[in-house]
Amino acid sequence: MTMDTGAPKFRRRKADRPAEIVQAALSVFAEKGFAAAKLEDIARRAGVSKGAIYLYFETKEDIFRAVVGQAIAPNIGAVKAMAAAHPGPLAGLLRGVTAHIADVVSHTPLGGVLKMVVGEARNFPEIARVWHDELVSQALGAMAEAIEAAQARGEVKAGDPRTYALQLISPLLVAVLWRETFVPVGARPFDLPAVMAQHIDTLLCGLLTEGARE
Amino acid sequence: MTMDTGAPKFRRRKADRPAEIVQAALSVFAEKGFAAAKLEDIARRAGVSKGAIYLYFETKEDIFRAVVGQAIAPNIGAVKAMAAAHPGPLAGLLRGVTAHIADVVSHTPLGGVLKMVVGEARNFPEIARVWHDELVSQALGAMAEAIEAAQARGEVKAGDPRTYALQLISPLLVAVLWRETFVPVGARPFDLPAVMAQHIDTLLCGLLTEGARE
DNA sequence: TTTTAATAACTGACCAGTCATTTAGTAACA
DNA sequence: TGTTACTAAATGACTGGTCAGTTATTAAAA
Repeated sequence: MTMDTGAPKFRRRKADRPAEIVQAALSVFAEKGFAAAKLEDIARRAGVSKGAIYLYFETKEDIFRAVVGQAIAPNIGAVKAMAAAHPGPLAGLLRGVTAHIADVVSHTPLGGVLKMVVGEARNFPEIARVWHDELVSQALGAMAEAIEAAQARGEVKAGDPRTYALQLISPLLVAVLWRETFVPVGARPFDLPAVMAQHIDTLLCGLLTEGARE
Repeated sequence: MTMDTGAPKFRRRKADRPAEIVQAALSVFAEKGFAAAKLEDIARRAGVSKGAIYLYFETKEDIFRAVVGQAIAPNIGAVKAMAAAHPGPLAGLLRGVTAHIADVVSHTPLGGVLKMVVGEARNFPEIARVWHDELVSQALGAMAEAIEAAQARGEVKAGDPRTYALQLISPLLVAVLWRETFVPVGARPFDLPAVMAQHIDTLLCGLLTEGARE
């Protein structure tokens, strides 16, 4: 009955390691970018030696792919599903979708991953392609379709629906990049829910007062 | 009179070198990111040996700072000046400012630089700070002030003017990042002028048809 | 005892930055 | 005009450090 006073030097937890490593890698990649991220740092944050990483991943690129891929999976189809669930007036759908995205982006590291995808797109074109084909383009397309349907119902003005979808989500994305880029150096942050509430009001009803309409 | 048949191996052009190197560096940095960019590549694109770079710059970071700094200077104050030049109704100012930014972003590498600033902000906080303090925050502030003035005139609805400014420029930024990130892997591009024309119409007059207003 | 998760020391490639050498330009002189 | 002497721009082989990936070894589990 030797009391185990100190933490054991090793602990064998094969099943949990990959997820732990991916999570640690995410934080380091998001902070430094792919090239400047050191495997030693990732290992340290995962509470593991560098060698152990190579029991679960082939290369550094492999880890990067796992990080970016993991951030896609749970979001695929979410916007499509919401569009299907809101057949009624557009306003409800817009509020639902933006609230959902704002929530995801606030409570998960999706913002950091987005920054990585943008920053490393030229070095990893296949990652940019997967993100576009499976996530971004799908979500944008689903929104555009919903808007087009609303146009067919006579609810929404004429105009390019894909552009309307872009207008809708842009402030959200920029606010996230703002948070990642400028807030750490002292910029005033934006409050995501407040921004989106005002944005949707503006989109639906316009910026001008009744009197100032031409 | 010996005819000079081949290109000379060296050419001495001290005055032009720094600008040439900065331009070459911009294209390499924008493509690869700071860490993955090789000085050999920058040198090759500048038509110079690696050693020559060190006649004009101290370190790789120095070149990076020059690249990012160079992209700020000509834009400082532009938005402020436009705001001062448009005392009239807001619509004119919005069109002017967005057209100007769209033009700059289309015909200069500012988009690539923006991507770099976002991607390397954590590694070079002082660069992010300079960009924020001297360019981004100034421009946003100038727009917010103009909008606030319009609110005081009763021209614009109540609401946070800084958020309104964010709403205004976001689609522009996202469209640029879209171009840099997803268009190279096959995404449908956005037409900047068209996007901004529709965006301003939507902001001013709303997305909904008269009948669909609540 | 056998198996395998995990380590830590190690290796080899790569690359920022240096420096001895080469070449172009220039001016003084014949 | 051609020759020589000098300055400075430019080169490219080299170096030292860093880091992705490997391996010999150790310790926990079965």
